[in-house]
Amino acid sequence: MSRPRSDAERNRARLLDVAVDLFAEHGDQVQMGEVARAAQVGVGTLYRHFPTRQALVEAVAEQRFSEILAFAESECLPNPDTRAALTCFLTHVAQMHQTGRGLSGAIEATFGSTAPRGPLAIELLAIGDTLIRRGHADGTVRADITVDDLYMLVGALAMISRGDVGDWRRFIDITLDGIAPR
Amino acid sequence: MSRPRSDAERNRARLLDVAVDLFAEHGDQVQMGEVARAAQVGVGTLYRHFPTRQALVEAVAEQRFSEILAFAESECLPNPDTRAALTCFLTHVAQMHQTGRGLSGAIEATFGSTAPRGPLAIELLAIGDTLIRRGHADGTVRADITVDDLYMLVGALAMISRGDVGDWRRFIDITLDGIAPR
DNA sequence: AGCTTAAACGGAAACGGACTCCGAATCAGA
DNA sequence: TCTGATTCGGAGTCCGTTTCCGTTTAAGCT
Repeated sequence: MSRPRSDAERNRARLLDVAVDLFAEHGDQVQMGEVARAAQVGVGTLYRHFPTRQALVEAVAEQRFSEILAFAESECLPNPDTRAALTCFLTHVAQMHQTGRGLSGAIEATFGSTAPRGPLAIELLAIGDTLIRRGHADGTVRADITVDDLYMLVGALAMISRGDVGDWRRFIDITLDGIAPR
Repeated sequence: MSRPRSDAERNRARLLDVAVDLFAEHGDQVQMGEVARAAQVGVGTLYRHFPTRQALVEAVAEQRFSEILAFAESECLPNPDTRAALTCFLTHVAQMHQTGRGLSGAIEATFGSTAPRGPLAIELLAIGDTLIRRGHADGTVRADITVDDLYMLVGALAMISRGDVGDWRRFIDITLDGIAPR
């Protein structure tokens, strides 16, 4: 268990960087070769760091989760109006999907799998939990609604905003009405 | 523009039949070769009838849409309680996705594309429209909700019930609350 | 600094699956 | 029954992912 070689670490970082950009721009139909070329690296190197296409996609998703997390913490949570905070959060998720389709496949992979959730996902859950609890307290959210419900809605929102299946702003409004007390 | 040869017609039907079953059982990762083999036909024949994988998937989806349609007309519409009718409809869609994952890719393809909607899809829209209107009339559905909203929810439901992203029954309840008047 | 070697690199080739092509087989009208 | 247009079949092409292995390089040791 020794430290990885420094060039390896740099290459990994550059690959991820480039992949995030490419996925954001061209959706997740980007080819492995392109990523390698853009990072000025052989395919072999790419595969050393991300043993499979899926792995790369997931790493990109992880990256973007962390962006969502940061945004939610700094921009949404502080808002004292819980409904507004939830809207802020969900809107950000949707926008992040509309630009940069690359995430969506991974969302599916992450939400759809029973795989052990990464630390980032756990933090995300924590934020959701905070929002839901606040909602319980101030009457924005019905008592029987849980974080799991929220993340089910997030998953749905992700799909919708990816595929132009209607207007996701309406989806947000409708579902927030749906979890509000009657 | 002459009638297709009878053997061609038979082959086409058998291919579609087999494809429906295979997709239902193994999800949409079934290979073209498998479908051809299962139908006792060469790949060439398969490609004659369905010029692309996507075309086959869509044809399968069309098939299943028609099942949904039939069920909705005979089992859901007659229910005088509009909310129950909507629940019936949405539940059926979800169940159809849970078993037989094959549909979901196609749902995405159909809902996500701006392609001209087939006649079946139009009929489905009509049913949705009927339900929404009834809801407007009897106070189950808020006045500003449209069929488009309903089908956005159907799309979302499809994704959710495919991927085990939470409990779709709750999703149905939440969204029906969301489109109800305050 | 030079030596050593485990680790990382690169990219040619293997692999896998969708799709094409065209000679062989088959249907249906005269 | 003959004929030729239509359909069939499946070997082959294409293209993207993944593997393999000889070459290169960072970094610890002397």
